[in-house]
Amino acid sequence: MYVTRPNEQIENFLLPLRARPVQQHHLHHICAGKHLFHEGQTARNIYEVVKGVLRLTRVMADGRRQVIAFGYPGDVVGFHSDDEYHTDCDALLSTTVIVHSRSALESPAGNSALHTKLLQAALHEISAMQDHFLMLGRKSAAERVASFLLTLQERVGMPLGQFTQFDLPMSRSDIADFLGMTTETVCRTLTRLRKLNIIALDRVHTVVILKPEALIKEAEGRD
Amino acid sequence: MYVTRPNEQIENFLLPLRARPVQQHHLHHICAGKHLFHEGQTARNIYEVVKGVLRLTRVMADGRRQVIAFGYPGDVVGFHSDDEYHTDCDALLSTTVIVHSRSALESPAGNSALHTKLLQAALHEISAMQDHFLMLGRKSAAERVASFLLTLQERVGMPLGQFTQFDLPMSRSDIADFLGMTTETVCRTLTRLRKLNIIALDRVHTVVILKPEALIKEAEGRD
DNA sequence: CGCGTCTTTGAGAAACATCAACAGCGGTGG
DNA sequence: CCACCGCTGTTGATGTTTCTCAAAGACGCG
Repeated sequence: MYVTRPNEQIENFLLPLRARPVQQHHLHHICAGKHLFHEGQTARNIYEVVKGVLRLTRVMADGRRQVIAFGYPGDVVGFHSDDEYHTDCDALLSTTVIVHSRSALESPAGNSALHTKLLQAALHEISAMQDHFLMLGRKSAAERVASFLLTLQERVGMPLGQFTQFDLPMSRSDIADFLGMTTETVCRTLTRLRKLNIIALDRVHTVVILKPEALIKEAEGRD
Repeated sequence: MYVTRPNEQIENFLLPLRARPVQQHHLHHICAGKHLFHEGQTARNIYEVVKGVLRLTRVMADGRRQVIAFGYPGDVVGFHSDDEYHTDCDALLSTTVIVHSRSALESPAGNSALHTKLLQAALHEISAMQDHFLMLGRKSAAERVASFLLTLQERVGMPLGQFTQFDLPMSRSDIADFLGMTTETVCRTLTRLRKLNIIALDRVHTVVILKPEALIKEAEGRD
């Protein structure tokens, strides 16, 4: 958190085990449930998730909510075209981010490699959002939930015996608002997948994928 | 194309009729119905629409289609994070685009102003897509159609007496695939707006907005 | 003028939302 | 340690929106 190091030479001498002096990053920590930024707030930075999970949301005047994305480690959040953030961003878990000044994206001066990396992140974001358009516009409830689980499996799945397991740090209504449906439909769909022995649920927030191929079939709407 | 001008004074003298020496562009023309690029095709360029309208689409294995966006003059299309385009792109009307090498976005070397402009276009694209998420995930059919008409009015509306008029260069099924609904529902919704005297339709593809405030109410779901 | 394509309208079906009640779980205080 | 409380999640019954299927009408093009 914004520690300035008066003399890197000395620090490197004092910490010889750190083979290569890593670039100085502004790290920031967000406790679970706390906000990183709000919609409409003046945007000064973009953030790279290192640990934890962020939730990006947008709400309509009447309270309807859309979860734009979940920010997992490696994701960059906070892109903005004018001077304001366009979403709320809060932490589902205790989360650490690298703080990049918006100028790091806007201009390569200072750090060309970082500029390129952030630009690539933005372009990747565009293509991920295009995928999500198909999800929201054209897929059935069952396909959406199955696709969602497959994405998480790919992203954060851990081996558990012959199966894959991962946590759902978000609530059912977060999932619903991400997939454009209701919590009840998310539940029913998960229950159905559980009864088909395609997945198992452990204490509500842990998923075990039992039959990946069957889940892929569900995601593609094949029967 | 990165033309260096050895002496602007002289060029202005030699070409007195061209008030301000415009930057040299690669222009490309696409006839209505023709493709600019296909999904999966190797991506070498990004394109800035000058005239006409492009359609960006993505299709699922079983044929379900999502229109990702319509590219109007000023829009930039063809952003890609790896080496392939992620959508199909074809022209609804005879269309002219400026061809920018992907390196113009990826590196500021050669033309820093262009680099910045393309980057801003990418960032603007992200925020526009976030809006569309709310549309696809949370809005009713009536709200989607009304929002769509309002966006076009803003973008390409022409005064017609005290009203505003514009063309719909796309088919009803293009609109449906953009808004995540069926052509029939698009039709019924337009008919309803027409019967409420909120809009008028002239020969199917021309819209006149009669009551903008009422259309805004429709778009926000107020009654 | 005829033909094909796109649009519109209607009737019925399906998917999903809504409303309501209950269950599970964790936390707190007695 | 247990009982209670509140929140989240689950399940069921019903309602509504939208989709699907079908047919007729409009428009453009040759």
